[in-house]
Amino acid sequence: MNSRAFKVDKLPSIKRLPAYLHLLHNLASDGEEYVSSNYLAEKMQLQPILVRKDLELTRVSGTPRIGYCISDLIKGIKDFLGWDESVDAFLVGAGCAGSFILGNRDLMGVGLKILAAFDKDPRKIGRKIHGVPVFDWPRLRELVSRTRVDIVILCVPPDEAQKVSDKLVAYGIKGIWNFTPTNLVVPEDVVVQKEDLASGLAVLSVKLNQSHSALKEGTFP
Amino acid sequence: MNSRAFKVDKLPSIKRLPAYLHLLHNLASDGEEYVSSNYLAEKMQLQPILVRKDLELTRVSGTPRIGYCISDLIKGIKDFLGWDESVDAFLVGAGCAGSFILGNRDLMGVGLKILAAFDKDPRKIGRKIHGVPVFDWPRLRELVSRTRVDIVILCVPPDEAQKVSDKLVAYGIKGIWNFTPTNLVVPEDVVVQKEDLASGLAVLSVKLNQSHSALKEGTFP
DNA sequence: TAGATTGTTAATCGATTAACAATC
DNA sequence: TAGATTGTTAATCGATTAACAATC
Repeated sequence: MNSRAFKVDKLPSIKRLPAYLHLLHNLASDGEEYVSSNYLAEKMQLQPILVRKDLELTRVSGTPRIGYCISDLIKGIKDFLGWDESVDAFLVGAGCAGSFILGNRDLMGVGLKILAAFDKDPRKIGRKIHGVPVFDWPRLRELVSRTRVDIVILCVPPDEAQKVSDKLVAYGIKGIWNFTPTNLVVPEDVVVQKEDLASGLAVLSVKLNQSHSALKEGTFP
Repeated sequence: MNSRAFKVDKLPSIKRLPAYLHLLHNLASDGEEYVSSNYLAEKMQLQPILVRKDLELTRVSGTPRIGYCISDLIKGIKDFLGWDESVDAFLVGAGCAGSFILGNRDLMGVGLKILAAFDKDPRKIGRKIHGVPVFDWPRLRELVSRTRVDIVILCVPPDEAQKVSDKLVAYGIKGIWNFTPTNLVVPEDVVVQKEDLASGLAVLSVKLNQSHSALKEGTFP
C-alpha cells in the first residue's frame, strides 16, 4: 500500500527551497554577496535554525560571522532541484490555468521552460500564448517522442483529465503536474504532482475565522 | 517571535479537506449516500486511518459497517471551513493569475465568490472577465468599505505587491491570498496565505530525479 | 452471529526547535 | 579578543500509523 508513491525525504524543506531561491536572486541583483540564515528567516517568517537545516540540503556550508555565499546557494539549490538546466515541459490545455502558468513561468526562477502548448480549440491553434506556440492535440504524440520532454502540465477540464492522462502515459510522459481536481490513476513509474488551490483557501478561511473569534473574545494581543 | 502568525492546529488535515469535499460532491451527484474511509483513502492515496482522523475535524461520526453519511460530511466540512455561506472576495490584478482564479472558482466547491476585480489597465476596466466586473483601481477603497469583503486575492506584479498590500490593509482588509512571490509585511491582525506554485514544481522535479536514478540503479520495482 | 467498519488509545516517525560547541 | 553566526547533537512537538476495542 502506497509503495507506489515515491517517498521523498524532507518534503517540507524542499517546498521552501524555491522561496529561498527567489530571495537569493533578489539579493544577488542588489549586488549582495553573503546572506545570513537570520535574514532569510525573517523574510520568510521562519526560525533561523530551520533555514540552516533547509539549506543543508544543498551541501553548501556557510561561514560563521559572515553567512552563506549567495551565488553558491543559488547554484546549490538549483543543482539539488535539477534546475541547473531548464526543466522542459509541455502544457496540455491552454485555458486560463494554462495561461496562468505561462505568464508565471519566469517567476519560478528559471526552472521551467514550456516548449509548446496543446489545445483542442481551433481558434488557439497556430497562435502563440505568452510566446509559446499552441499546437493541435494530435501533434502531442509526435512531439513527445521527438523532444525528450518528460513533464506535462495538465490543465484540461476535470472530466477529461483521466482520459488525457492515460494518453500522456502511453506516449511515455513520466511526470504530470496536475492542475485539475481529478485524482489521477497512473502506473507506478509515473510521478503526479497535484496542485490544489482550494487547500490554500481552506487554510486562509480557517485562520480568518480563528482571528475573528480571537478578536471577539479579546484573546488577541 | 512568530507569535504574530496564527498558529493553527492540524494544518495538514485542513489542507486535505477540500479534496474530500470534491470527492464527496462527485459521489453525491452520483446518488451515493454513504462513503467509507477506505474509499476516500484509496482515491486520495492515503491510509484509511488518516482519513478518519481528518474527518474528525468535522465532528461528523460514521456508522460501523456503513461508513459516513455523505451529505453530513459535506455539511460538516463546509461548516468547519466557514464555507457554508460563500466566502466573498475581491480580486486585485486581473492578469493571467487573476483570470486563472476566476476560471477555477467553481472548482473550489462553492467556497469562493468573487464580487469584483480591480485593475489599472484601462482596456479591462468596465468589462467582465468570467462574469466578474472589472473596476478601476480607485474604486477599491469605496467598495471595500461598502461590502464587508475581507479577503483579497492579490495577483499584481511582484514589485507592486507590498505597496498594494499596504493600501489593502489601510482599507481594512483582514485576509490576503497572495499569489505573488513577494513576502508581504502586514500587521499582526492580518492573515496572509501565500501560494507558491514553484514549490509544487520543486517536489515534482525531485521526485522525477529520484525515480530516474532508481530506474538506472535497478532499485525500482 | 459474523464481519466490516468506525473510533480510541498507544506507538512510531519525522519535522521543528533548543542548547551549545565550533569557528571565523 | 569578543562576538556573531554556523553547524551539531539532543529534546520536543506534532503528524501519521498501528493495534485493537466498540458497534452496527
